[in-house]
Amino acid sequence: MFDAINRQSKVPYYHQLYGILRDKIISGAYLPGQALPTEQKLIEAYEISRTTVRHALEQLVNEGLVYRQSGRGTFVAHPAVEQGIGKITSFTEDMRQRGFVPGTEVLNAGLMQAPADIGEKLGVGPDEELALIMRLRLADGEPMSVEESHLRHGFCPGVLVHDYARHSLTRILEREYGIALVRAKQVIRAIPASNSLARRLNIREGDPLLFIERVSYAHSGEPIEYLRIYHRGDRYSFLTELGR
Amino acid sequence: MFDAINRQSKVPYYHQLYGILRDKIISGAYLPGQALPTEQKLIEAYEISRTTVRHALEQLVNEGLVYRQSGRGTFVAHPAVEQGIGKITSFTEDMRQRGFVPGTEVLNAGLMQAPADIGEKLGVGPDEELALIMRLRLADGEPMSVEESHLRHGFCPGVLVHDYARHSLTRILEREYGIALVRAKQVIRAIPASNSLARRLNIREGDPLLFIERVSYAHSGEPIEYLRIYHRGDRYSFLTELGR
DNA sequence: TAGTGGTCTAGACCACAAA
DNA sequence: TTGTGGTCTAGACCACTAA
Repeated sequence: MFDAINRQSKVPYYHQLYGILRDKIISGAYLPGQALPTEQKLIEAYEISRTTVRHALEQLVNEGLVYRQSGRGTFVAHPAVEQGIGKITSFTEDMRQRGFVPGTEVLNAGLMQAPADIGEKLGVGPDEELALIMRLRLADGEPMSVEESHLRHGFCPGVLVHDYARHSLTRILEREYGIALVRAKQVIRAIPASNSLARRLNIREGDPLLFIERVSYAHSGEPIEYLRIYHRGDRYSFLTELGR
Repeated sequence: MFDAINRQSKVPYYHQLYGILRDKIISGAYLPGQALPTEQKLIEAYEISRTTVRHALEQLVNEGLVYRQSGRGTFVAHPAVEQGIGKITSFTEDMRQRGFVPGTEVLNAGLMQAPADIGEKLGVGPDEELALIMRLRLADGEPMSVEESHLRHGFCPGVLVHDYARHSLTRILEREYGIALVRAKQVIRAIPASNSLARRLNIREGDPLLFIERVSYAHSGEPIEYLRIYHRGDRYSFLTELGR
């Protein structure tokens, strides 16, 4: 049986149990609406304490895989919400998941002083130096979106030397500068394509664009990147989850 | 001092401590980047156990208000992400938060058999009966969006008798049927306005719309509502957060 | 080395749901 | 009445950080 806690592993017991239960739910061993074993049963079956069992179950609740009812039990949630929605995803990953072959062209790259409006969104003064990277994103060779990334250069001096047609900006920030963008806030709008965007995206002026403004934050909550994405409305859609 | 745990209250200790710390962070008593008291200090100050302290801190971490570093301490996150984004909000609340006076006209209401496409999104058979409610939403008296709500009638028989120009659908589902829509998944697109939508929204045909398709789920994960919202692109924007 | 958060245990009392 | 999950305690050992 792999179905036991590995006491030698460095993986915490609660996380092991979480994985075991999650796999059983995903594989269909526990069906939606069905009750999971009670805490007491799990304690006995896996020979771990109640606290540890509850820690594992709590993670499952947070992910929406199960729900608990006081006095009744723990039940498998109906497969409502897919995994991985609402997570920060790179364009490349995103396109692959949608079954497209991703491509990138760098349109522009350089340093600039933060304009007032962007400075405000990043919560920085107008004197701060920003690195601007403009990219055209392709899916199956056809234009999908234009991205304008504004990075606080003080956090990643020299970012511009890399080749962003080939390498992921997110990965470079992590590997070269130890900056993980773990949270982001974004505003989504529908706007008409300007003449210049229409030409770049191979659509007509006035066609609908899905326009996303995103501010991304490091672990500490410090804003690092201000991103503008102009997606072709006829090709792109955005998935989200809501809660509570 | 209100700054202590009320042992008489029915509110759990960990939730009381959570509230105390959250208020101090929001009020600025603890500043971004600053360390919170250590677990040991909190244990002594509030005379509660470490488990309870950790439970409170965990909630703060989940909300992104603080972050913890093993061996270093617990720190106030920079005020990156506002509260309340990504929560399910009624149109009325949403508009009030944006400073508009909300209004509603019912365009249509009736029962129907689920068409194949909607049945698929709700994960139900084509025979299932749906209640359709079409509403025009106004902000400051000017059209903002058209909403088409499809409810599984078996879960809320007789929903259509209520006056949805005056009352919130969400509230009626909760109060009359005990159904809370706690999760939702949505797809957001930018599309051109059709002739009929353009007339209803008082815009021109082809103008960009922010089109949202939302499936909402009850606590158990069962899908209850399929919603289509056509927002005027020039008036509406959608906020989201991303994580990890 | 001292202090921090991360994990884990054993045990207790409670409110709630179902039979 | 019995069993469930929700809360709380006291104590332990560990890995990591910083001085």
